[in-house]
Amino acid sequence: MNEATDGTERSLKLWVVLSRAHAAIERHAQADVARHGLTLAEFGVMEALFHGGPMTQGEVQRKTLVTSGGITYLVDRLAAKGWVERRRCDRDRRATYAALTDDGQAKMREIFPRHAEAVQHAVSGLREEDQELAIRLLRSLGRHAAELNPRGGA
Amino acid sequence: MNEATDGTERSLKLWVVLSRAHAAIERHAQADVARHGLTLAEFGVMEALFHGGPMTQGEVQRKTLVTSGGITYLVDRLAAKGWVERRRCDRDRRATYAALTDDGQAKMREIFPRHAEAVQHAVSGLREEDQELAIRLLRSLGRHAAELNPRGGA
DNA sequence: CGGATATATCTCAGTTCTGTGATTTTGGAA
DNA sequence: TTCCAAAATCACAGAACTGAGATATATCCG
Repeated sequence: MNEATDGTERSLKLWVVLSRAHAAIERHAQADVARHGLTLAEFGVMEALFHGGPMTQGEVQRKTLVTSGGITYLVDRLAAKGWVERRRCDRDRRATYAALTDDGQAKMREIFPRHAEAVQHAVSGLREEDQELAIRLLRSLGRHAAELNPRGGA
Repeated sequence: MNEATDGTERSLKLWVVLSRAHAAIERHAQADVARHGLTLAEFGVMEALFHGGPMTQGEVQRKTLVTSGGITYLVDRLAAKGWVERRRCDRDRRATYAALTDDGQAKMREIFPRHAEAVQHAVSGLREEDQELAIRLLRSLGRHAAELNPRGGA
């Protein structure tokens, strides 16, 4: 077993444990938002607008990593539920703002704290310091992979 | 900003960077298997059979974290491509084995090394020691989250 | 101005699964 | 044996997007 093989195996192992950790935590997050009739992608849009205020759909797309067709679909669905609305953008008439309605704001104020608790519970397998460490490592890992990726940015 | 809030924010941050790192690396892995006309889920089934030998579809399901309906779909597709076949299971006649065909074996021997390289490249943002560290942290994180999860195991 | 190119969104067919429920078989209890 | 819960798979409907192309603006360059 030479060094290159070891490096390959370590890389594959890292990819596997990353996938499994992601899947396990995603199930918790998903189960939480499902109680309110939301998918994780829908919640992601709501959360972006909740914390970032009204923004163009393109900006929502960059924050949520969904395709343009997906944003149209998600905003349509959330608009049908009365939680998000489109507003025209006078500055650039190609663009459309998405914004939370009053109902959407109220809904997020209601469900966000519980969602945060669910996530906190899901990641409680690591102590505080290890969480900080994991954040630094994952940030590095993600940034580097995104830069290597033509679609990912940079 | 009290301690509980800090803990919540750290948890959410961890979930965000985990999601982004996962998505960024997944794109690399996906781009690689797509060159051979495979989805990541299909590749996951092939890989399980490549490294684990013939096994029941239920065992494949446990390894790949796909639903039972998904396994049927994936094995159907791979069988249509001639890379996987179903075999009857005499020990338990409710079950069906899935196994790589000779073509499937050859295909995996051809594409697996390159796939491993692609993953290695994607995770090269971390040095060896940090990869080892990340593996330990993510294993802990994933295991704990899976145990908390009614669907996840334990 | 006119044309070329880039950007923001939408449309829509198609892909990839998920989730529920039916079917078949097993193994144990009555 | 006969019944019954549990287990493995399959069938089917449909959810949740993706990706390519269409449309409407915007911007830049002669």
